[in-house]
Amino acid sequence: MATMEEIAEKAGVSQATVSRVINGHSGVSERKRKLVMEWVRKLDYQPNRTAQSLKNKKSYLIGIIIPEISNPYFSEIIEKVEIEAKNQGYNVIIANSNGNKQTEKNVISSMQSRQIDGLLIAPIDKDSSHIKNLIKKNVFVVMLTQHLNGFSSVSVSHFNGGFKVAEHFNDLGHQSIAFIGNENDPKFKGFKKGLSKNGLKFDNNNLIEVKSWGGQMSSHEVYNSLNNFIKSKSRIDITGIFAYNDLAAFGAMNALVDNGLKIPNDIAVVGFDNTFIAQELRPTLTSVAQPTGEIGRLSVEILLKKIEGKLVEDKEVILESRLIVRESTRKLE
Amino acid sequence: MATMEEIAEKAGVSQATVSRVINGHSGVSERKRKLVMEWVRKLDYQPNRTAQSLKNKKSYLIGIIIPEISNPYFSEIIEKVEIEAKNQGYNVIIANSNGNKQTEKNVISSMQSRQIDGLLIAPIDKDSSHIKNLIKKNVFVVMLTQHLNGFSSVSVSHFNGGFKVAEHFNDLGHQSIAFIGNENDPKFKGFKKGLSKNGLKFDNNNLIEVKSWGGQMSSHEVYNSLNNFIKSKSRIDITGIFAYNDLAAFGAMNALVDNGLKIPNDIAVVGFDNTFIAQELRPTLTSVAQPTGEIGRLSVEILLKKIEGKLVEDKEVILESRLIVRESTRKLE
DNA sequence: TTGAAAGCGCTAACAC
DNA sequence: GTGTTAGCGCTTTCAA
Repeated sequence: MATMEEIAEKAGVSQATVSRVINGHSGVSERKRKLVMEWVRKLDYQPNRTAQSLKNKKSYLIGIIIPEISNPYFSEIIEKVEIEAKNQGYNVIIANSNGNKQTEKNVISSMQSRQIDGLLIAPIDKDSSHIKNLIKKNVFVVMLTQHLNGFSSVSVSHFNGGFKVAEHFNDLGHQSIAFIGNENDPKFKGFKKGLSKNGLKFDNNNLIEVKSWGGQMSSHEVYNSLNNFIKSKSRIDITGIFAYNDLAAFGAMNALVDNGLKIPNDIAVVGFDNTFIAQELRPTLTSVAQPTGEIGRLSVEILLKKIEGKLVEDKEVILESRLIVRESTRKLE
Repeated sequence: MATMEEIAEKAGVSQATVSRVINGHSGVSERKRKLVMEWVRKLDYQPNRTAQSLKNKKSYLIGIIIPEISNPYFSEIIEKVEIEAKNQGYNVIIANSNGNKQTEKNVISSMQSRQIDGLLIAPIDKDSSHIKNLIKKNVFVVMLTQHLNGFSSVSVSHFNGGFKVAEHFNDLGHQSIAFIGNENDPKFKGFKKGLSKNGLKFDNNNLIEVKSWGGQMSSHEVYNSLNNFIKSKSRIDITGIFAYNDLAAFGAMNALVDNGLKIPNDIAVVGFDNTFIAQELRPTLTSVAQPTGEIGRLSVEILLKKIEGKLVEDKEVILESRLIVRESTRKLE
């Protein structure tokens, strides 16, 4: 790759003049400017960003660290992050933490070594010491999906999402609804809150726990759990099911159908995340949408503002989820 | 961030000595080595990779450019690429080309400016001039999903995949099978070849074309196309359907069910890509699996070998797909 | 075993 | 307007 020095030599000017032309500084004669540009074209000159970074102490590079790139939820966010960053003249370095804290710690180090200007991270455990240390180190960070004091963050309230599901069920006249998922999931808490607001109480017998966390492979597990749940009952007394994500809802729907139950007539089903699966299922699935595009776009926007000194204080953005009503829920007759 | 200069000052040695210690070079007294290491720890020294890159003309950075990060097929590859690269001490810069040639050209430039050591690219159009130019520029490239002379590549033979589907249908006694997808798709060509090997000829009336290419949103389109196809027939004379990907198969299955056709009893269905959807559908979907993990791992392996001079010639790797047989296909009675 | 110094490609302050 | 120069943080050669 050509350097400014080479251009300078060819054009018979100093390297500083080449720099001035490249960077569009004023105070260069039209003649020399033309001459330099000509050689820039001829030699297909590309500025060396590494040298620029070193000199300017600014890399125009941001890092993003998430547990699992292949998770559709994250890959959608990454996609938007990259697009937004590119628009603002930044490149993005990506890394999987693989749900492993040591790996997470290592990639953080690695990115710092690369002189990234800022970091987007969906931490495995926001209380890890290597996460908290970032505050002291004065690294610009926007946290995804979680919040911790001392950081900016962009997240979606799962609690509110769960709350909305409860309201929806209530609007439709449902009173006895099962939850499939983890007891500590905020969306479950929001769901219970929503029920109680309407004078209902969640029956703990209707909590169908699944062990593994969110991964794509849990649909079968959900199938089995719900299957057992149904078989254990002499009589089905629930009229609705709220599943912790779309895939779980998918598994649940299969279990229901296999047990001769019609959706939504016998049992209504609601999912979470509103992945593309939701609109492809039969019946189509009512689900809570998380605005992944917004998460990606906003997190970059905030990060760049911090980097560029346009934002000093930390910002905690909590985006609203939206309930997308489809065929899998209907008014109770 | 601390620099070698600072460490040197604290430890009372020269900066060159610090460098020697950091890089584990011999010829430093044990006393100074200890002293330096102590300050390295105290100041939490991290080498500045930007400065190293500039000096060494080696960035330990590779780029990956694909059309759409959020496409599960690509995000799986990216995940494996990042993991493999990380294991070998490389970081990865990612970019969406968004199916836009100009964007692709820009991000290639941008990555070259960053002094990446090598590039992984799933090109929009391998015949674009900016792609071909990479050969002249002596950039190390491994092409994904396609091959072009002058480059190394890792891909999966869709032709063979289609061929296998034909064989499978043949084994099950099917003779009249529809294809949903694009006429020029290699998997369709392989499919026809497989049929003809068994003395069958594909009936062009059974080609159900869909315009848009592969995106996640095409399932409805497929639904409509197949629906029209079925409605236009007085009598269904096909016994099987081969869809260009799992999502298309999904749409097809919905259309079949809505038209009162049973899968696989009335019509068998085969998909492509073996995404997680395949095993979640009811009935579970027979599909052609592409080894995304292998693609990611191998492409990095080849790229790094080229970068490190361990491989001189270009390498074209064509991985085999595998037919995963599930419930959506059965022997014709 | 150690330090001084050159230089990677660039920006910018300073001189003329 | 233009060139010279210092210096970003590092590696490596050369001398001592």
